Order: sequence, then C-alpha cells, then structure tokens
Amino acid sequence: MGTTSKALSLLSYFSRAMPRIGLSELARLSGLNKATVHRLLSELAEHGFVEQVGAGREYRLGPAFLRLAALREKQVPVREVALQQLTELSNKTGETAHMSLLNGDVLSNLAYAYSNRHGTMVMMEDAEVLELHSTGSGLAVLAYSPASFVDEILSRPLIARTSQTLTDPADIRALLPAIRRQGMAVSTGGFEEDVISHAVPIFDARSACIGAMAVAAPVSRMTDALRHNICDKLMVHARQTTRILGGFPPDTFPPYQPQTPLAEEA
Amino acid sequence: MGTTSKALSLLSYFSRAMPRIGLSELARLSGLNKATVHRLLSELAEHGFVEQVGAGREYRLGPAFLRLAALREKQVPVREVALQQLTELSNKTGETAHMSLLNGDVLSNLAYAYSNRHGTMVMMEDAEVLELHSTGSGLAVLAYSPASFVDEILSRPLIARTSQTLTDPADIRALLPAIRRQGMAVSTGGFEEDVISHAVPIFDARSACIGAMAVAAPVSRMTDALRHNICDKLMVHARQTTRILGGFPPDTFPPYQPQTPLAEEA
DNA sequence: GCGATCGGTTCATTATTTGAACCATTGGTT
DNA sequence: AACCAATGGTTCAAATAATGAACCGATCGC
Repeated sequence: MGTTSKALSLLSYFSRAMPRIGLSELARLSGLNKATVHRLLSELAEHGFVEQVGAGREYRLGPAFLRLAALREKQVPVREVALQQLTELSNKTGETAHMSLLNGDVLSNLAYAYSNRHGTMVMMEDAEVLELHSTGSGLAVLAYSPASFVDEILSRPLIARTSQTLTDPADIRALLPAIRRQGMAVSTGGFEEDVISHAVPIFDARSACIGAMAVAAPVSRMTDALRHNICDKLMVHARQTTRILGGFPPDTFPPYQPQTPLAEEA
Repeated sequence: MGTTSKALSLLSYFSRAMPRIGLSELARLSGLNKATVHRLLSELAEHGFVEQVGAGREYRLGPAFLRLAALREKQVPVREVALQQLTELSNKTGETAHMSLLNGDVLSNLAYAYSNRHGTMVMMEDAEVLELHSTGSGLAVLAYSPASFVDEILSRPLIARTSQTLTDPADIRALLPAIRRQGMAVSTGGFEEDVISHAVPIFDARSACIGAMAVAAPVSRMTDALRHNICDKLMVHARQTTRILGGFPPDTFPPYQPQTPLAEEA
C-alpha cells in the first residue's frame, strides 16, 4: 500500500459513531505506527482534511470537504438529482425514500425524503452507514457486483442487526439470482425490526453498480397494493436516476414493466 | 513536501473553472513527474477522491467527498448555521448575504442567501472562489491573519479584476489597521464592478480567522441608511455565527456597537 | 503518413517513510 | 505523594517506497 493510501484510509475510520479519534487510537485502528499516523495526520491537517479539537487533542474531519463536495456536486449533481427523484418517489408511495452510494465495502446514505401521508415514518440520516448483507439496498448492490467483490464481502463476519438478519453467506448468495431477475431486492427486518425495504441498484456510465435507491416502510403498513405501488414507482425512479446521472443499466438488467396486482410473482 | 501532501495538493487544482484535468496537464500544473501524478491519482481514485471521466480519460473529483462532507457537517454544522444566519441577514438588509471559508490562500464560498426585496441582486455560487486582495471578505480575513500570511499573499502577483481592484501591496496594507479598528472591511467594485461588499471576519475556538460573512449590494442602491443597516445587522450576525460555531473573536476585536446614522465615521 | 499530443508503464536510482525507543503531560489509584 | 498507565508528540538509523527519464501504444490534426 502506498503512503497516500495509508493517509486516505485514516479518513475512513471517522464515522457517525466515531467522529473524533485520538492519535493512539487511530494508530491502533489502522495498525500503523504511532509516529507514522502522526505524520500522516499532520499532512492531512495542513490541507484541512482533518483538524484537532480542543482539549483531548483528538482529530476530526476538516473543513476542506465542504469545498470539495460543493465542487463535486457542481460537476456531478448526484445529490440534487437524487433529492428530486426521492421527493417524487416518497410522495407517490407515501413512504420514506432514500438513496445510498457504495463506499468501499459499505453503503453510505446520500439523500432521503419523507412523506407526510402517515403519522409514523421510517427515519433516515445523511451519511448513515448501511451494510451490504443486512439491507435491501445492500443486497441490490451485491446482486450487481463482481463475484470477487461478493466473495470478499461475504467472507467477513456478517453481523446480525436483528433476529431476521441473514448471516449465512450461502443464504445471501441464494437470493442474488432472484434479485437479478427482478432488478430489485427486498429485505424484511434485516437492518431494523419492523422495516421492509425495497431497493433497486443504480449504475454508472460503465454499467458498474454504484449504489441503490430504496423505499423503506413499516412492516405493519405493508399490503399487496402498497407493495405493487412501491415496486412500480421505485423501478421508474431508479431507472430514471441512473439515466439522468449518465449511467446505463447492464444488458442483463430487466426492462421496466408496469407492476399491477395481477402481474405479481415471487 | 511529503508524498501525502503532494497527493492532496493535486486536489486543489480542481476548481469551478477547471473541473476536469488530464494527467499531463495536472503534471504540468503541479510540477510533478507524469509517472508520479499517475500513481498519486491512482491511489486517490482507489479511495473515491477522484474518478476518471469517459473519453478523454480526464480526472475529476470523486464521490467520496459527499460522504465525508456530510460527516463533517454532522459534527460541525458550519453550513447549516451559516445558512440560518445568512437568511436572516439577507432578509433584514434586503441584499445578498454570503459566507466564505479560508482555504489555503483563497476564500471559497460556503453558503449564501438572497433577498426578494429587489428585482436585481448580487449573484453568488457555492464553492465560488474569492481572492483575498480583491474582495471585502478577503480584506477582512487579511486584517486578522498573521503577518507572515499577509506577506505571503501580498508578495504574489495581485490580479486586477476590475479597474477599481487594489493591486499595490502597500495600498492594501494601509487599509488593514482601519479594518481592525472597525472589525469590518468594505470593498467597492474590487471583484465585480458596481458591487459594494461589507465583510466581517469569523473566528474559531483559537481566535484564528477562518473566513468571513459579508453582504454584497449593487453600488447604485447604496445609501447612508442602507449602509448603516448593513453594518449593524452584519456585525450582529457575524459575531453570532462565530459564537454559535464555538469560536471567539480575538481580544483586539471591537465589541458590537449599535450603528445609527449619527454614529457614523469613515 | 507524419508529428505531436495523449494516458499509461518500466526500473535503476534516490530520497522518503518507517518504527522502536524516547519525552513530557495528564488523570486515576494506591 | 508516589506510582502507573494512559495520552500526544519526537528522534534517527534502517528499510522501504517514491521518483523520473525513457519508453509504449493510441489518437488526433494536418
């Protein structure tokens, strides 16, 4: 691994759950020498990628990202496009819609939209982390990822978020062909109890899967009618999002077919 | 310069004006060897900090920034705080309010708010770059920056954006004491003709100047009454922003005094 | 078909990175 | 108050990774 990669990988240890990290702890997490981590952090800090916070001298992500994210978004307005689509999708389904992007071996939430049709909604947050094995979005991404990547992911310990989380690699592999046939993944209670999530993958210009768009609803509210409505609208908006972003679904991706209660299967 | 710094500095060549850069061009811009740049870009690309775009194989900023910016914003909601303050400021003054952060030797715009009081407004954009010598915000920052930084900035060629831009280092230095006395900088037509900009510096927890909040108005609309209103409201909201962000003005920073037409001077 | 680009690669030389051991501080425990 | 175990940070010889001139193959304009 190059020095630059080491420096950049340090950034990946910052998360919602661990927003500030001390020097020694970061050295432990990354397996690098403390002196090395210190030098890398100093260089990162010089460029505003991290900064030190008050007393404990811990480090946190720096202000440079605001500028660079704004530039990125100006060039490729993924978030803006996603928000438009999600707002429509959420309005049409009456449920929470969200979109997440693949970031290493995990999905991170990019944007979301709530509906005000019901008193209760599945809640979401920006930059929330979604695991590939326990969420509908993750399964959708796995189904359209290279075999080597799937092997890599499934070879690691799969944490059971709920009693319904699939943790056997074989069980998860068995789902993928069906997801590929339908162009959509469904996960019931895999990440949070009582939440059912439908997800459709999003592709880039090289037809690589870069993330997923999903609708998350309380299990208690799910009916055949709602399911069909969600499937139909989700398929439309996910495909549209891929297209607007300049991406192309792979040749094997099933074309859109209007979903009616009669057309149901599986 | 360490390897990491070289890699990170490559990112700084991407801008609104130059959103995509080819390998050879980036090598030329940075003065590094083409092979070196290629290796650094490959490492950056591995982590999603840059990506290659279609035909020309040029590079642009990658999707990783969206996630990291969201995390940063979650931890230190500068943008959110700024937007609230700017919206109020813009409403109270009837003019465009914006806030920019120091990024190396230049300010980059973080957020802005328009008023709908008038048919014409000074326009702004996110991630827009403001030079230190030609803008009100830049002068405010210079006035509260270390002497060595000021020397560094003023030793470089100062581009004349308009016929009214100050390009003589001595002229600019002469302004700084008055700015420090008032806690506010004013620039008329320095960046764009017919725009007058009032700016107040923003400070962090160590009382270092990290950027500026400003109100930009058409010169044609400027009256004594508007000027006093802008000064008063800008002082209030800039100080409030510093405070909310956990920062402290330096001891030398003048305390807020209500601005009335009678209290005017220079 | 030529010349001048481009992105990308190679490999001996070189300079940077590395890490064990070392401070100075801090905070909790005996 | 003495002690221990943390912390962030520093040092410098040894080891490793970065470097860059020259080289491909492809593309473009003429």
